[in-house]
Amino acid sequence: MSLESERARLSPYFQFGQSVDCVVFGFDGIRLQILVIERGAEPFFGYEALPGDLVRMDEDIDEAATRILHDLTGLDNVFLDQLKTFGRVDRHPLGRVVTTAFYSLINQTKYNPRPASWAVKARWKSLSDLEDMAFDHRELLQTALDSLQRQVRQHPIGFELLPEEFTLAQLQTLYEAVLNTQFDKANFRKKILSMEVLKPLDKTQQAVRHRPARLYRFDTQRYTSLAKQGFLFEL
Amino acid sequence: MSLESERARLSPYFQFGQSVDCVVFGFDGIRLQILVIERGAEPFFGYEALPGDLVRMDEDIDEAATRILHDLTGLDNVFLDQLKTFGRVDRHPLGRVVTTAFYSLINQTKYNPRPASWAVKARWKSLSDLEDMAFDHRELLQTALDSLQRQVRQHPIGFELLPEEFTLAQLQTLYEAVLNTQFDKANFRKKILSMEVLKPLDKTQQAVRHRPARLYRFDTQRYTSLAKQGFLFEL
DNA sequence: GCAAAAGTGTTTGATCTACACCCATGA
DNA sequence: TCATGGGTGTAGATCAAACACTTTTGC
Repeated sequence: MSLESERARLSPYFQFGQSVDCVVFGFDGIRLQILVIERGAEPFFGYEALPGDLVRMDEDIDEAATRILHDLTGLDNVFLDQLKTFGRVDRHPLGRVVTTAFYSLINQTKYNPRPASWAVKARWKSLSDLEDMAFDHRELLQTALDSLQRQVRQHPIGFELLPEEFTLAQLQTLYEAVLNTQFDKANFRKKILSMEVLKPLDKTQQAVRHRPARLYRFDTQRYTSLAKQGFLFEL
Repeated sequence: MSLESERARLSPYFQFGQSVDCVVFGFDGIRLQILVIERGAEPFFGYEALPGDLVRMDEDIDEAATRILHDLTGLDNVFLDQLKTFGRVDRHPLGRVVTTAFYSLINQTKYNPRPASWAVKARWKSLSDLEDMAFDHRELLQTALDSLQRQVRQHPIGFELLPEEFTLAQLQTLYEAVLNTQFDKANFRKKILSMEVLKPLDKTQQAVRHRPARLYRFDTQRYTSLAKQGFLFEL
């Protein structure tokens, strides 16, 4: 069978739409948050939704994710990871749309949501404040959360959520929020410091009414070189 | 904007094909293997490929994976997990086809590959014996392998690759093959037995010219109830 | 000095590693 | 009785949890 006859035979299968949705996590210092938009078009007009869009015919899926995240946040070079693809037949009222979910962690202090191309403002929401969401976005979100909880314990991705300079207490609070647990302060510091991937700075917190904490910075170079030697970040 | 006008506006985006490819791992007692087919149609006629097919317009993606795996192997109720979606623009010569890769572990002793609908026999291949593969299937395979190595250490999925009744040495050999390492025999048994998810049988190996080993069976019920209490399978 | 959070040290028990050794079977 | 792999015990090192304690700052 020739290429051309195959193309003809298979053409009825080529009617899928492909979209990308981004679950963007942030951290306000206390609680884990995600970025949502309010939809300005049908279907689900007015509902809260994950930022996402249809992939163009001439665009890689990963590129589309980067483009959409950039359109929305203005940020480049953020950690962006593919999560899972959702393909229920009836998940989109407009036709057969398969969506691939991505997730990303960004530093909230660096980013103020700004009006995006669809003229609806993106905003941060704590997980507990979310109402109904468009499409199956609730499900995507839950999957992202599960994935984040798994990932954050094995990879040094939590740092993406913090300012570049942070205290160990902030780091601990972050981990406690993401994993929904409590850690012993002494043991947490010992563990994280023993990995030697934090660079202690000669700076401390300012304007706190107690002993100011030392600031640290994640040492990307050091981590990369350790990782090459087989070092595994854990917990 | 109405639903109808939105549908019209977006119709040029609905020309994707969606396919599913399955990476099916097996274990011959010594080496890890995967199931491949020889393609009987263009493009890539005659090449080795992962078993896969286009998803029908009225079919969920997960269902499609199950259907395809069933068509090929005759097996139902196998562990089948979504891996990742590959959407490079030029990955398929026939048009824009996005593929979602799944992986599965099956017990080779229970399954003989049989002729499938495309009249080309599926067969087992050791990883090292693979030549060029169709499409980007090499890349899918590598991703599956990485995922298997991660998964097998945290979930009791290795058992899917063994006969229902197996010896601890077989289990150890399997883990060594998958993870490409060596374990200390004494420590491996202690660890695995301390989890109490193996049911020791009153049976031993037959017809071996040394002390016969006890047979074990994975205790699914026990594992499920332990998992509910927060038990984590590890290594 | 007091409150509040930063930061450290020690004890105890669990777990991991390495390695030596015994056991059961077929030939 | 020997070869072969099955199966066990233990000493030492390493790691983790719990908790008490000291330090530094603002007020």
